Amino acid sequence: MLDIKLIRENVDIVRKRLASRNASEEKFVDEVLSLDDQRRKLLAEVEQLKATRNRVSKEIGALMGQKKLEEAEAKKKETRDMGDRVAELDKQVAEVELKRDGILISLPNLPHESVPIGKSFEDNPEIRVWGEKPKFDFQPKNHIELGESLKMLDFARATKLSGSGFILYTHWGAKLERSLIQFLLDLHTTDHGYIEVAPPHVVGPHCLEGVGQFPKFKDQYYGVVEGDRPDAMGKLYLIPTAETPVANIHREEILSAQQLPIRYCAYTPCFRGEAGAAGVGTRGMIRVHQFDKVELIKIVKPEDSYAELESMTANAEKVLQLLGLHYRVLLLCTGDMGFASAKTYDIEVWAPGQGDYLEVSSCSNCEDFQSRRMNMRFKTETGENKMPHILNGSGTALARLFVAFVETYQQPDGSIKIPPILQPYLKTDRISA
RNA sequence: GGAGAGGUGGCUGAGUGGUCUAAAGCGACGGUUUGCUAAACCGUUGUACGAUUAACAUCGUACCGGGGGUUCGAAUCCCCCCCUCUCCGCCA
Repeated sequence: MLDIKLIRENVDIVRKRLASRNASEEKFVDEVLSLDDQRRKLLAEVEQLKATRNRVSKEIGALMGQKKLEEAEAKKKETRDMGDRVAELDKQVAEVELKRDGILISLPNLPHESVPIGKSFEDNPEIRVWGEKPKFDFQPKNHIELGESLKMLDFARATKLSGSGFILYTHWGAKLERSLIQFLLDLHTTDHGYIEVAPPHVVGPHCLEGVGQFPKFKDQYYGVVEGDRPDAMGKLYLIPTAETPVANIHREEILSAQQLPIRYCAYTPCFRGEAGAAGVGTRGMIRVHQFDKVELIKIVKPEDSYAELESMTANAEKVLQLLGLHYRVLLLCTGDMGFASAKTYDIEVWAPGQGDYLEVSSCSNCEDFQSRRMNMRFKTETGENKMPHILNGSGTALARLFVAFVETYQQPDGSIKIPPILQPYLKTDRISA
């Protein structure tokens, strides 16, 4: 959520930056300002009225104490209809406030000034490339062929269980998935200094609103209903990412400056409705309704957040470097960024069987956009309450990492070679039929 | 799921319609004293919104789990919801 004071004081900048997002939200800025103006006028009026009422009520109390009942009655009459007027104005304030905040909460974050202006993914500059595309002296298979021939993935039976868009890992497939998860958690907790947390996989709507997934993208998420009770709809949702519960851990808290930075790392499954994406390129495990992910979350002081974004991105890249997978890093342009983000790097890993790069990580600095929605603050050394900056990054998404991994390490005989770094987890150097 | 008890400031805890719109204690911070520490004493000690102001600041309003109601006036009375604890039932 944007700071209403920022909008009041820098209308032109806000309007211009919103416009650069290619989402035409800037037209709501004037409406917000007009509602905000109304609210302040009403507030001034009702508060003055309340001040008078409080004063007279106190006088009545004093008179009652002195047993001057007639004088007290007279004063009561005087203020009797003041209550109605106060109630009326209170109602108006609440209505205007609701409208104002309804718009505010639907406005995306402002892009950071270092973010290039652009319309779509085609305008995202490539920041750096690591490694190179592996060469094969045979026709490389894709992960679907490999997964089925090595009995690591069973797409037909997954569909039988849950419909399209779900994965059934079997035998070495399940072990590889689990090994990758554990490798990632060990790396980030041991080498990169993150604290591991294991959050609920189901959260209330306030958590989705806190990170900016609600109210704009409601149809993307799975709701959970307890038993056969449609009336319970809207109370709980399956998490689309660990960011949702983990970023909300300290919501409505005032942290101390000494606690920052907080760096959390969490493995969870992620559930996504992917409404509107069905039917296009959905075969395999590149776009699915459920996938595993190890997520990184940071809560930091504002002055540190851009340095922390760089190190978080480096932490995610380290995963691919250690696994020996070729990747590139893109800086998302203004038109391609997520709702809550002020600056985002995407990391795309090369998948030989696809002949394409796959997004396995997205590292974003949301600045104070989320902390304001969550009312998360920290007390500075000078005793002032400020909103911390919140960052999130995949470290990394698993299903696509799995794809790139098996496609990169496939051998001419159809087996998969396991690089030394994963061997202690998988307890083998090769997966074969 | 059933029954009961609760939810008050950083913490403990008093407060069942008005007289400072939260007593007292603890903790924390500042000061006095002190060779240093401790003790003692004195003082300070929340959050948000708004108005005035160049600013320091001053004033106002709201907040006692959340929301609604009664009243001139609600932490206090009434209604709904949420959460915690104890016991019972069910259960991985």
